[in-house]
Amino acid sequence: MQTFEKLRIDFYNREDVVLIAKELIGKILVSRFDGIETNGRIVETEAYAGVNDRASHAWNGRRTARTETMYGEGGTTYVYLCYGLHQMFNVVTNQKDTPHAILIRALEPIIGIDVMLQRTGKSKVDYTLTRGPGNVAKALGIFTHHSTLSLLSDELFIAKDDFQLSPSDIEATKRIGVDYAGNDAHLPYRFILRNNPYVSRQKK
DNA sequence: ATGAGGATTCCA
DNA sequence: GGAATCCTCATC
Repeated sequence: MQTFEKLRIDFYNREDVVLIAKELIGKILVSRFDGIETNGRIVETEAYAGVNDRASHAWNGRRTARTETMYGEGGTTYVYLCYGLHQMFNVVTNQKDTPHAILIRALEPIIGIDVMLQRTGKSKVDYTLTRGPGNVAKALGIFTHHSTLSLLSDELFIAKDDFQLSPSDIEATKRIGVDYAGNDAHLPYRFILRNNPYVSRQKK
């Protein structure tokens, strides 16, 4: 019998955001806005490790209206606008006052592909449908007004199923687009499902 | 009040 | 390689 189980608060509340980012590979991200379900398997994530991580919006304790949700409880969302047009969907982890977050960078779409096509304005299904963080949010209908939402809700959550993967199926690399972060730009905080065609390409 | 820049994407 | 596009945040 196929299992499909929503992840609970104790998955998100843990201290090691890098481990959680790794464990999110293979899980299923589900949105059910207005009763319309879309979902996909997570194949690429990036950990942002809070106040000591130069690449994080919370680096050095930076705390603003936009990033406030990262300082809240784990198991919530942080969604922000990038370049004025792309919604970036993040999972907030750890406890209150520890601003850890994980950017979901790519999915392998499973349910609701026709809806994803409508939302993204694409005319045909290809690997770019849910490749890259901007496309992930667009395909699942996630916008900045969904920031601070609980991932224990029925509208937006992450689930595990029977999907099996071995440790060697997951590869760690440096994060994308964080060259401004000095030495922290080289940290192996990006995780991908090896050889999955939906994974975005590492820039050189 | 102002302006620089961004955890990106798409097209030429 | 370059534009799109606009909010956020540090600084003035």
